[in-house]
Amino acid sequence: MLSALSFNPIEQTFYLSEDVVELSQKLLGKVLVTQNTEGELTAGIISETEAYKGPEDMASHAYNGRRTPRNEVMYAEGGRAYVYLCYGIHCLFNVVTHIQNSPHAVLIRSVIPLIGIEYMQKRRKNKVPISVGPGLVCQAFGITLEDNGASLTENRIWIEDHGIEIPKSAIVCAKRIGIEYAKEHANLLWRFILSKEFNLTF
DNA sequence: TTCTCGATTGTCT
DNA sequence: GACAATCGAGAAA
Repeated sequence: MLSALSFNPIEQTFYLSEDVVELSQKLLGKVLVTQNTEGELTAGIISETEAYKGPEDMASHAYNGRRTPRNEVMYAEGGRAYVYLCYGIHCLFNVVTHIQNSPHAVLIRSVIPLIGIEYMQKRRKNKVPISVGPGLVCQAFGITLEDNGASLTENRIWIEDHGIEIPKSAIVCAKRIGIEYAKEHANLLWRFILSKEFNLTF
């Protein structure tokens, strides 16, 4: 399906949507691609996302308008990478969305590897799974804190649309992970997962 | 300046 | 199922 991958990122306007919950679902089936300085190309289908809706979402780093050096990039115009360190160990990769000063973001939790699997395995030291879990996605794709703020329309980290249609019936909604502190917002079904059945069609 | 704890993962039992 | 690893952001003082 992706035998000939060219640099063809989704245009930035895609990320300017005001509805981060809807955009989180639209990102399912899209293809995440990274390329490091050695020219190692890795790509895979986004299969799990979480929506974080800016100031009104207690689970978001930007809740109640909080603005710090760490989350500054969330306030940028949509179409950038927000990468931060969690638990002192793992990098987590988010897609910044909506317009400037509206700090919405989509956490990429899981990716189905397609291209450059040997590089992913090398970076993961041959451990499995390769890219199920937000910290592992960053390991497999070589995303680090240095990539925080990177534009998703440049040739380091980008997302492509390969016309994979995801029917609503193939999207499983669930509670977001690890945000019990967010009280009532922890119960929002803002995690979106490609159903197992659909995965098998790749 | 100090303290707490996290949008997680891997290992051990 | 339990828990250690690990470090910086954010809050409190």
